[in-house]
Amino acid sequence: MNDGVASHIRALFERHGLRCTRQRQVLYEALAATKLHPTADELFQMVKSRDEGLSLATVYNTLEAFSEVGLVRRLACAKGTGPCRFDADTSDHVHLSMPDGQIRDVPEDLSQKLLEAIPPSAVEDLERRMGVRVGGLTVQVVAAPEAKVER
Amino acid sequence: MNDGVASHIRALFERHGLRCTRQRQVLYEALAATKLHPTADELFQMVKSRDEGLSLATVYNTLEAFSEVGLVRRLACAKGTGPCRFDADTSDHVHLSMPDGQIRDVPEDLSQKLLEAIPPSAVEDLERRMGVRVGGLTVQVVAAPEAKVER
DNA sequence: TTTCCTGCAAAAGCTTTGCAAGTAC
DNA sequence: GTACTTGCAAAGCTTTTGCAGGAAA
Repeated sequence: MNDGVASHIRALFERHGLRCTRQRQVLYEALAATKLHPTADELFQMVKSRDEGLSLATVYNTLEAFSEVGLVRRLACAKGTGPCRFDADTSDHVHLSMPDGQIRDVPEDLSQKLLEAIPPSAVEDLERRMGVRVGGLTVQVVAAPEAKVER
Repeated sequence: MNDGVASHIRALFERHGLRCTRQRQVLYEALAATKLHPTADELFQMVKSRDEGLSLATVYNTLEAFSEVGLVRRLACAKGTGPCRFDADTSDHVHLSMPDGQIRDVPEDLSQKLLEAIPPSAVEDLERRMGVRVGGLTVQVVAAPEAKVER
């Protein structure tokens, strides 16, 4: 029983070597549909009305499985402490971290402007000199905690 | 009793409105002396031989106090989960996150090359359009988890 | 002397894990 | 049928907190 399903999700999972379970579908759909970069628990709250009996542990396990195959991205919150957040948009884009721990997407054009500015030569230098392969580059803008009055 | 102390630390604390206690001195010195970006617990292990009776809770409280006044920086590890790390170097510089959770500094010249590439106009745009004041911009390079063989 | 800091222990918050039952393939 | 997933509960790890005693200013 798993047939009335948006078949692109099934295909997506298959392509990543993931079995297609009801819980995974619901969770992936919910995560892909929101721009809120929810925490595991927030996502759990969002879907538990739609899937009685779903367990928070499954949410964690599922998000871990998704992250492992690159289907979603784990976002560290800038504060360093607190729960981590998840994003089904795995394309390169810049995040804005709010003082309260929320994360927002920076608009596409600005995001691109920031990412394109990174000189590839510097990244190559870095790989050579530090003896690593660069898997990704994260640019995170941190909003100032002060009230947003003009100073 | 707090007089045989490197007076620059005392002055540093005073300038930031922090009382100068033995524990804070020891912790700040240890953090400033290492390039390892330790977690709270690692720092605790590093100093507890030098300060019997020091409590891990105090390490946390102290690092929190330091962070609040900008004396140290909290680093989120790129994995999203796991303990956070601390850095007494608050100047703008780029970090390299290793797959095992460690964090290394990117050499000064490369770091600068990356940071200088960020167009200030994009940041200003972002402030205007998202209605926030940008408190900081974090560039984090994530090393690929694969073995560092040449491909 | 007033206020803040420390240590301890306990609690809280986030995430992972063991296991038996269930499901996908 | 086999291997993987789920739900539950329990454990694990990281961080915070309450409080009484102690130290800094």
